[in-house]
Amino acid sequence: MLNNYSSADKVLLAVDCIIFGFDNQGLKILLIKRDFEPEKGKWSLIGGFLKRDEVLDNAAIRILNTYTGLNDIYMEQLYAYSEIDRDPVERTISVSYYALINIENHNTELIKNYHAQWFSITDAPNLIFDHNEMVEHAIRRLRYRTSIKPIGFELLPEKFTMRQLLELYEAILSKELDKRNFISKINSLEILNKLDEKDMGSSRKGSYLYTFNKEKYEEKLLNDFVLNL
Amino acid sequence: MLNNYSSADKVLLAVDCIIFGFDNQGLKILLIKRDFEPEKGKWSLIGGFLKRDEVLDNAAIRILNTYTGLNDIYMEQLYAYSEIDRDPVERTISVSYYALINIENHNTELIKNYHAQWFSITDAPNLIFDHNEMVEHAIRRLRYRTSIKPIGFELLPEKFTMRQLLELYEAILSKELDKRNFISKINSLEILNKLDEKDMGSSRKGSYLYTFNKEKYEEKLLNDFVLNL
DNA sequence: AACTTTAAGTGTGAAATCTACATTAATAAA
DNA sequence: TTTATTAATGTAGATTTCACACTTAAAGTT
Repeated sequence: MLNNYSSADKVLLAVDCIIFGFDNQGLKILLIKRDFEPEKGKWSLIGGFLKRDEVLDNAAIRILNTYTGLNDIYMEQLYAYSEIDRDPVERTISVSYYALINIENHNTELIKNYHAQWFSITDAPNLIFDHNEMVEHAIRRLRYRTSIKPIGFELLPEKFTMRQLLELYEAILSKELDKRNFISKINSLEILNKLDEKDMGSSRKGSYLYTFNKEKYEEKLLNDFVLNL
Repeated sequence: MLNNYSSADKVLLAVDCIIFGFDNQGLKILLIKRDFEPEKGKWSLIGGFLKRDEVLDNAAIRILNTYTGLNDIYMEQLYAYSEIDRDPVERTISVSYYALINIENHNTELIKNYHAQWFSITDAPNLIFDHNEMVEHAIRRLRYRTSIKPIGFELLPEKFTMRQLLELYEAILSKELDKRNFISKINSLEILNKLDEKDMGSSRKGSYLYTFNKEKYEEKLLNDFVLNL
């Protein structure tokens, strides 16, 4: 009954984080090799337990910070997983979050200490519990998000080229995009600043660098835009 | 730490259901007048606690069934709410689900016994805790869902007219739709069966009745369709 | 200095989709 | 038979999407 605040059925609440990063090899996720039982030695998402005096969002932020040293990161709650035996030790419900980080920024010392490692989403190892399902779910959500928010920018460095942006979207959507159409669609959003600076790393000619214009982006969001790539 | 399966931080896990129904007055939600503390006498979503040996989806199904007598209903998990004091009695995390039901089908005896009542979404009373937020969230999700799945059919009787379908979508999206464009878009999906039967209730001429063609719909879903209304 | 190489940057026309819009048709009631 | 009511139906113009290829800039090579 509803009015029965019985403690008989209290459960442990975990938070698991799907941490996406992007570099010139493609879209990646950060995984950890567990050094404790159960499933010691197997790969897993990074996660932890919700504390009594903590909100889920903050648990996710804390966990991300513990393993990467990062703060102020885009995170979004995904789904609550509750299969009875999903964790063999004890009944645990897990709420998943996904994060998008600039892969260059994280604290490499930290992730080494925790035996964490980046894997391409196309050849990540098998994960413990229901973590594979969580990752698939997160990729679907990420794909959808790209069409209503330009969240891709979270995954790129401060200054980036059109090519990098294109390749990021190709990695997220796992399909090829037409370069010219992509650029004109992005430009029509008017949320980028074109810098005078060029990145000379990738070609003789050099390609212009862009930054993301947060103010214009916020304006756009009010008229809920859609980006069809 | 991750490897610490401590029971110190176990919490109560609630499930709250946003139950949508539709009739010729528009889109409605089912609310209950609480007859227990806290917040006795105030309006609330229907809900309950997750049991130790129960999956969240089943808890939602059980709760829906308790209050409406219905089974086999479309339900979808929405979000986990975890503000520290969202429930003043005890730390409780709530996972919300929304359900779409045919308003004619539910057990009216049951909802009377529970002091439950249908309210138009446009003039529902203020709700306890964070339930208002849950409802808003559910409406946003429902709007989005209509664009990628024709879930509106769950809210209509077995046989329905084009006008009913149109008005349902107008209620969900809370905007007027052009009748001719709507009908041709729906027809282009090819997921309806036009019956020979007419509904003579609403006009002299009578309007054809339709049923939803599940098989064709399943086919369509494979090529992930989008419906822009 | 000329030539080669590499990726960057740029525009158009055809096809598909979306939008706005008004008249005729069927039937019951008077 | 006339009237009243809602159902049913099509089109043309505007907009958006899509497919597609050549020129440009600059560094490297001879």
